Amino acid sequence: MEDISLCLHRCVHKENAEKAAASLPDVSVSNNTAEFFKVFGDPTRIKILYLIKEHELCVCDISYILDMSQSSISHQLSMLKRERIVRFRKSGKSVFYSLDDDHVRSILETGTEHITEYGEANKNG
Amino acid sequence: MEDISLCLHRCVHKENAEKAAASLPDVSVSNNTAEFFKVFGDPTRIKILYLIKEHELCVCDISYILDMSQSSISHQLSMLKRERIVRFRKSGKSVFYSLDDDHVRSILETGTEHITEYGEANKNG
DNA sequence: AATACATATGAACGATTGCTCATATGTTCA
DNA sequence: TGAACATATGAGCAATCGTTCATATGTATT
Repeated sequence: MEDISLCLHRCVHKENAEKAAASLPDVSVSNNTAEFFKVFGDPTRIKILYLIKEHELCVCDISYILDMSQSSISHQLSMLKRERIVRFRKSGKSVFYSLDDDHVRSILETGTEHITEYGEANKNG
Repeated sequence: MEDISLCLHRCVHKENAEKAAASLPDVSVSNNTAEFFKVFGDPTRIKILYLIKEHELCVCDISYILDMSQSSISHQLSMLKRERIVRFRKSGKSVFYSLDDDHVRSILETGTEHITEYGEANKNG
């Protein structure tokens, strides 16, 4: 009734809420973390990551294996590069891409574990 | 010149490409993994995850702390639920949300590590 | 230098996303 | 049962995304 924080005086569980609010990182951290994970959120990019998980591949290799245009793959790789998810090595006309570090490998594997563990049968049911 | 697999006969590095292609999981795994990670790719959802990382919170708590509409938070939570990233417990009128399992906690923490390790100063430069 | 090749990048367009608004569902209390 | 509350959900709209197309950059090879 009195102001916009109506909810504050009602259902909010003060102690938990205050503890949680205090532990919430700076907005820029949340934004950067979300931007980082966003890159994992596309099938094409995930396939690229699976492909280069063990051995480096050049743009053309990836483009061929996934049967997608060179331009599309290159755009996606630049996104992966921007978030430091992949590293690259130039050699002649080719550019070879590989996973950047163990954070990335760990995230990819844990994510895969998570989805294979539950299975997907009962997701839309 | 001869067919669409032009590139095959040129730059593709056969051995690496074949190994990588063979290790590529089924398309449905890639799709599900991407869908799973997509959920981490939004600032609002990341904030929600940080908030409930240690202690459960109800929808109203989250809505209040993040200063966002109840509807918006509820929509986001349903997405987090659909991918089994959060679990919930009903108690009276309230619904309390918490992280689903250690996969989720691990991914969240590893991601945060990754972005804080590199810093973000030189990302757009 | 000229050509061919491998990769990168800007613009544009259809598809998807995240929010708001309106409303439905489900719970508590009188 | 009816009113108040907490949450869920469908529709719609602006913003963002992923691709294609055209073209630029950079590296051998002749």
